[in-house]
Amino acid sequence: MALSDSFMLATQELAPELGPAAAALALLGHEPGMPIERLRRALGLSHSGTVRLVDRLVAGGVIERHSSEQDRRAVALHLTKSGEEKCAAILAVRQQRISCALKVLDPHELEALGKIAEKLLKNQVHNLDEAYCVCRLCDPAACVNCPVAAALNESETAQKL
Amino acid sequence: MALSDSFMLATQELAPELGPAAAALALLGHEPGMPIERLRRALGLSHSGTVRLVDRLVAGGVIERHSSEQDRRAVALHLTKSGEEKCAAILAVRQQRISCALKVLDPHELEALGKIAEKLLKNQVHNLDEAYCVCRLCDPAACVNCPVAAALNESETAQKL
DNA sequence: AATATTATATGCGCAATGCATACAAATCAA
DNA sequence: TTGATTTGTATGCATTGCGCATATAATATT
Repeated sequence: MALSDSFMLATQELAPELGPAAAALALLGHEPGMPIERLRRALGLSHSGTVRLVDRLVAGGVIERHSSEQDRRAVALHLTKSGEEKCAAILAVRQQRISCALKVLDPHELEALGKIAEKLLKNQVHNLDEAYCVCRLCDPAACVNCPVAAALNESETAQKL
Repeated sequence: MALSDSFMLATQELAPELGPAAAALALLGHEPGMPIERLRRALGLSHSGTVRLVDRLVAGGVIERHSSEQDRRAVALHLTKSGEEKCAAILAVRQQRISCALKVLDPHELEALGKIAEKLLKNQVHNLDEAYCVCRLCDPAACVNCPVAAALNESETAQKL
């Protein structure tokens, strides 16, 4: 138990968040056209905070505000070319840090950790907001058989949302 | 691998940091008399940022600046009565969240996770600063056979810090 | 004794957040 | 349809927390 505590902290240390910007880019790379409100819930910010974050990212030339097709008050956020490059770089660094940390594990341990992680995740995700929250910095290319998506499908079939 | 990514994120979500204040209290609870500079390195803040944090915590009545015995320029930070209560509450909430997240694991998996965590941690800690960094929110009472301390002892005997 | 390093403190500006408010579009009620 | 409620976005305002540069005192080094 105490060891797991420390492990969780260690994993936190491994992902040096420079604020929510990196997560926003990763999320938009994952799901282009996401509206501000969904981004807000995924990042856990206030509304104005999210709008200002989007302002900064637009000013920085990494994302664009498009008008949404389905909802004319909503904004459809998209990565620009430069934003996609940034996003790829963020995911690459992340991947590199993680594999560096995990390289001390032998294949058997890695397998065990994967199983355990899947179990923990499935138990943790109950709705769409929490799913996006967990997937904030996930690399959709690397995340085969995403357990979050699986957990969501289950709860969808079970209780219709 | 992809699952481990998600797992690390999930663990992050579990520990809702309200900024470095909680970690500061936990660290001071762990090692009373700690000077500002060590706190600074453990929290990864700038110096002024740490001083201001200490100011706020002092103003909030949870810690006190004492004068250090060994070094007359240094400050010895101590928790007040109220600070110790806060610290205990923080560690308790943390403990509760973690055990809640881990309760889906069977004893065998818990054991495996512990082993894996220990291995990862030992590999991650190379010096005293990193050790404090990892132990930021650890509960010293719960952390029996702290792998960080063990890793430090090893490197000390090996290369005399 | 003179210099360099270390620990702390503070003035200053900035960046990021939240609250309250406003407005437009969509949904719901009657 | 009309009117009321909810939802998505935007902005003015204040606050907060941070880092940089600088200053001072104590320790370490030479």
